[in-house]
Amino acid sequence: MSQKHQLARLQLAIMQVLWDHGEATVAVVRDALEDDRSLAYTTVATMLTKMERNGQVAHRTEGRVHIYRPILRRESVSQSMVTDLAGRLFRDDITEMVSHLLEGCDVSREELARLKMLIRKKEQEVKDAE
Amino acid sequence: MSQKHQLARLQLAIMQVLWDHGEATVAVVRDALEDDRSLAYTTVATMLTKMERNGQVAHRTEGRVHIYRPILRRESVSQSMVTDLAGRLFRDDITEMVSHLLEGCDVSREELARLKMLIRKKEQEVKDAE
DNA sequence: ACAGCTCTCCTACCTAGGTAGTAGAGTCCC
DNA sequence: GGGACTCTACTACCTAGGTAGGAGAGCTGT
Repeated sequence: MSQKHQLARLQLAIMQVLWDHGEATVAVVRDALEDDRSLAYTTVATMLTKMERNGQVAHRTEGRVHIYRPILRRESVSQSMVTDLAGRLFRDDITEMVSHLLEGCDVSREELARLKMLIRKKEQEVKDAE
Repeated sequence: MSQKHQLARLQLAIMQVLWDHGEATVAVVRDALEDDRSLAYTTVATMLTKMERNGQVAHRTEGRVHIYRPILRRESVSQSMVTDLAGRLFRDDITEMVSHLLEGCDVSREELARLKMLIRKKEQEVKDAE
């Protein structure tokens, strides 16, 4: 099982930047975060240091600059955060979860079409598996 | 919009008990929690006090016992926690989210059937709305 | 009446996340 | 060479969640 990759808000936001960029300096991360939040340079730096201690990111040094890269994979984090929430909130009742998801955001026809496709694929997989 | 009902782990666990029971004393909550976690009586009591301060629960006093009830509605908490995560993790790409969900837990044929039904219903709603 | 149990109240404490200032080293440009 | 910048390192601080102990009030059974 996965189940240990729970990231806090800022941590996740930072990881998203790193995943998108592959690797990034503090400045780049800070800039990428710069929409809603406006954090001090040192705030981002501190957080990255803490995240390195947590084994979530790592860095190499180029000149006197630290270049950070993600250690956790996007897939496994997404995976474990989603299933964790599903478990805690809906006791793993997936339909419930999806239902709330569809209710919350307003979905387009295309979105629904893609979802249908996804489910069909999954059905095929289940059928094949036995 | 909802978007302010983010509950921490223990808080959510406690809310689940209250939602299930309608209302409950500290002892009842503690017992209901008693599967994995084994918390001290006072731990649960303290948490409930804090949650009352947060406006998540309220209590009435019967004799010398506090009987707590949920203030937040299950629906809105589910709603906002799911959509919040969807936003932060998948930038509101619902298909992505569902995909990870299906990947993480293993789903049954029935589950998939229910999901299909759900989506069909949603499609109808979208169609009707215009 | 008193031991024992159950409750609330108050207090304390630890941890992680989040936020940021200050110091000091290195770089760059004129 | 000196001011302006940019970076890391170190330190500090606040908050919320989580965890629990001790005090003291109120029942309860013998």
